[in-house]
Amino acid sequence: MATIRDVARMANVSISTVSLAFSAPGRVSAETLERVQRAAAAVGYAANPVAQSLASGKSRLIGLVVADISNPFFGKLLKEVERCALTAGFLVIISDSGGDPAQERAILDHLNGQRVAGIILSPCGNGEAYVRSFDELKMPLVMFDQKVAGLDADFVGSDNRLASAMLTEHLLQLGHRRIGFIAGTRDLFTTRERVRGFTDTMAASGIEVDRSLIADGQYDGERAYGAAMRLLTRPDRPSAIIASSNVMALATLQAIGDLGVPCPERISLASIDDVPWINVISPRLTMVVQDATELGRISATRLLDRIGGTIPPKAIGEDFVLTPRFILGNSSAPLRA
Amino acid sequence: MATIRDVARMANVSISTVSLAFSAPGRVSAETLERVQRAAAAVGYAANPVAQSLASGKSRLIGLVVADISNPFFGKLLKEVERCALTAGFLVIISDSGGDPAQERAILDHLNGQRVAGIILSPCGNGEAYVRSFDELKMPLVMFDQKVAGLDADFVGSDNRLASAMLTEHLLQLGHRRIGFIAGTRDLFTTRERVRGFTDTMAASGIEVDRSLIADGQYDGERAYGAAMRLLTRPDRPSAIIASSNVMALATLQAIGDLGVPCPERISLASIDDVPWINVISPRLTMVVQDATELGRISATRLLDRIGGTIPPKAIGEDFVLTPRFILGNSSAPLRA
DNA sequence: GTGAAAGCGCTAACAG
DNA sequence: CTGTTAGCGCTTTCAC
Repeated sequence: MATIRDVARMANVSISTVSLAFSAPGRVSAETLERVQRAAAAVGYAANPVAQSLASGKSRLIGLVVADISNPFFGKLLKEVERCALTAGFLVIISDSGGDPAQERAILDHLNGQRVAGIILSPCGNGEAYVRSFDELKMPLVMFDQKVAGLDADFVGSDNRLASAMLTEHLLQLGHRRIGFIAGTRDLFTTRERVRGFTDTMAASGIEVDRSLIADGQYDGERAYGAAMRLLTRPDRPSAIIASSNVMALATLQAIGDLGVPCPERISLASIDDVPWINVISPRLTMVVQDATELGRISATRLLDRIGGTIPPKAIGEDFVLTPRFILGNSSAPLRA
Repeated sequence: MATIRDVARMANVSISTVSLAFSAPGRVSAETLERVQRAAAAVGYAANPVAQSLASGKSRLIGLVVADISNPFFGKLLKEVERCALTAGFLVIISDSGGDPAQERAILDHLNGQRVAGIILSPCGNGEAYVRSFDELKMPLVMFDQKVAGLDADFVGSDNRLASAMLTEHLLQLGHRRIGFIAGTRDLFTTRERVRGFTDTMAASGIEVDRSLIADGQYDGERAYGAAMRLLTRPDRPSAIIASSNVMALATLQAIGDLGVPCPERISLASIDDVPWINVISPRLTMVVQDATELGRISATRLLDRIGGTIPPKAIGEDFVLTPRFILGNSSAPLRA
């Protein structure tokens, strides 16, 4: 592997000139630049990023930490982040925290050790100690999906409260009054917001929410299946259910199918977030979707701007909140007597 | 950030002793080891991987390159690879080649520059020049899914020919004779094998394959949709279709739905690979599935073994071929007159 | 068993 | 505009 020294020797300049020629072509005379480039090409020189990283304290690596890589929502986002990063000459280290703050911490430490230039994170923790643990991170941080109170960082996500509200409003207009809600992991930002959007909208319509109809699905397929089962087998079964994530919606749909409850005739279902194969799922889900690709694009460009210094490093974190889109399917129908 | 020097000073030893204490605890006296560890804890020392990497020429990073991260098949595999890697103290850099050899090359160069310890790759190229381009990679390489002729490296994948054969046999037994086949990207290993499994099985039953029934879906949803449409709207429409990937199967199912052809009554469909939530898709697909998690586990452990030296570095590449599993759904039914 | 010394390949003042 | 000089933090012989 050719080093900067080989190039310097070949071009009859010092190694610092070679370094400059690559990092700031403008600060080198045209002729020298030419010679250096020719020499570099001749010996097949490519800078060693590891050495650059050690000397400069910066790397061209960014970290992406999500709670579940195999969820297609994250998959789409990841793909876009990776695309943006690569375009800017960055590589992406991706990790799965499994929704466990301890695991997340371990990953963050690793990333920190690698001196990544920045991190995009879907945080899975909460509380004061959690927030404080971010103090030692010196690189730019962009949170997405989940927002952590008290943590000063950019946030990219969707209007979760609105998402729930749209679905609730839709079901109310269809005449439903007893609406079940399958909620995500307790204490998570998106969970709180989505539940809130639901209860607020109900309250605004003067309907008192039966708290026992808010079930705990923990953003997990199996849990959600159980929760849906319990909801569906109650004597006072709700006439409609809102599942507050794609995975939980599919689990609910499966429970509905397993019980043989006709949907939408006997039970209406509405979902937050979609899945790629929504078109071949029957009934077609009524849902509110986030644009995962766009979220990825915004997260990546924001982080890259922070890294590149386009944004003053100490600029306070900003929120980028996208409006989700309502899509009418045929899993929801007017309430029948 | 505490450095090795701080620890050395605090423990009253030289930095090389500190280095040794961590990399080869056995070569340091018990008492010294104790002191070093205590000092390290006191100053909060954590080795700088970048510096280690520069000095040793090795890193604790591995690369994973796939053709489409957002495909759930890769998602599951990725998740498992990441899990295995993290357990072994490695971080994984993941990239999406988009199935483009040029893009793949660029990524590989980047990875090479980062001195990753090893690479897991789903190769998307072919031919002599392609094979030669791997000569400059000095780190261990494990290929998965796609196999490249002439490239000496470990290979992890499924028996693709068998997968097709099982599906074909199944349809033949149901009485189907005119079977359409939606193939993947031309020249790819999996494509050739899957087509071959189909044609061989047909031939073995003495049925001549109508080559025009083998459509080109390029492992892509839109292409496959078009291909399926053409197949389905022919006057001499096949009575069954094998879609040779999950994405293409769903596209085909959608085409079937859009045309209103009753499945499985008028058209049988069988698929290679599954998708998550297959349970809520109707009709439930008859398919042959690969165990993506297991493929991930094997790929990761094999690579890690190569990196760790458990396997002689120059050991010739081995093949790890898993037998796929047949799952009967209700998208396939006996041929009707 | 432990330490001194020479790098790994590059960046970044600072002179000239 | 270009070269000199220090490192960045660690690994790795090679003596002692």
